Amino acid sequence: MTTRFGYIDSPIDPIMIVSDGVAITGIYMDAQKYGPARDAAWLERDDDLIRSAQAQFGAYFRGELTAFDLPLAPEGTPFQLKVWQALRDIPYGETISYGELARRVGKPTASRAVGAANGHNPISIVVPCHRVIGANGSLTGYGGGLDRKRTLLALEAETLARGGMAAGGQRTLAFA
Amino acid sequence: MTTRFGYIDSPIDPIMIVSDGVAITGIYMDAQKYGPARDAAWLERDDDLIRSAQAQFGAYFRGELTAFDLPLAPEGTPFQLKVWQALRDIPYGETISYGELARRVGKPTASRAVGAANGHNPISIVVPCHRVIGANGSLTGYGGGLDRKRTLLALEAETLARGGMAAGGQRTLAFA
DNA sequence: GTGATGGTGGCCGAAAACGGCCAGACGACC
DNA sequence: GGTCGTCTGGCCGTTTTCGGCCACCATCAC
Repeated sequence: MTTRFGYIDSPIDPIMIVSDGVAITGIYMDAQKYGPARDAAWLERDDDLIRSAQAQFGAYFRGELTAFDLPLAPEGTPFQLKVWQALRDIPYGETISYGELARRVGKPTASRAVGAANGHNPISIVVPCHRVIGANGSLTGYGGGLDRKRTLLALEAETLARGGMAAGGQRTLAFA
Repeated sequence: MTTRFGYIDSPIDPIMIVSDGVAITGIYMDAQKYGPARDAAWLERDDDLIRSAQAQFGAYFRGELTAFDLPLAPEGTPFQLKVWQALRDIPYGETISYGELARRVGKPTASRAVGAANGHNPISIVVPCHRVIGANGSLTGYGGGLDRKRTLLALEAETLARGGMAAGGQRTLAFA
């Protein structure tokens, strides 16, 4: 089972998609912290999965898609996997705090550890680590840089607004 | 249950004995690495246990005692406790290597970890961490200083020799 | 040859350092 | 009185660092 990868054009610079043929194992932005440990054996080649991801990302950035449908297979510690799973339950356009996320994984006092796990999320955007912010409303950090975090949140907020607030969740933040 | 302590006169400078009233929890030599974390609540006062230890140590240093009989209650991680237990099975006057000790606790490749645990032994002499030496015969280290390690081993060797080799174990080292 | 020496890489548990945090306390300031 | 900042202490999983080692190989002197 060889590893393959391709790129996505996007408003926030090219994004790399990595697939093991069965599921997406990584999605990395340019110059991302904790980026991929690229192996010489990886092939830059298309793949049904990669093509599907490219199409969905196109729609996402046009504001026409609010929920990805892709098989994912991130690798991490049990704790990290639990955190990343919890991330996937945050609805499009909503934000929660690190502390709230900690509560959702059953470790109410582990907000810092949750922050670290969040930062190591290997599947950007699809696993929406950008929807987690500080308890006081500040963005606090993002592997791909705060600018991109702000951009993504603005895109989601605007899409919701344009679509008539279809999702109806409270929006907890005004993006400056 | 208050903690008490007293001192032993010895050829290797005063030694501190700590008791919790039920068992010995520590025996420390002067200026020992990882020495006791002394608490202000400790009382410098006699104790049946402490008096008994003092008497046994007197006999030990005179070469009249080869096996201590004292209740012990060291505190440590599960791994450390296992190592310290294994130490107590090394007969008077014999020496083994760190690697051999590692094998005896069921972790044949953990010789370094065993060395560390050995070094943190809180009950000097009674738990005979001084009987563990390098695989090549060098003494390698001792919390109380190599000189004292050498002294203790020499004492035990000489006692055995004087007593007609009663214990009969092979002596693996000549002390320079 | 043979033995002594020295560097290297790998071993393993414990302790320390390191974050994409957060609640509470305190001043400074309108 | 609010209400921002900043600071402090405590939180917790992961990563890194650190030894009381040891087998292996290379080198060097005899």
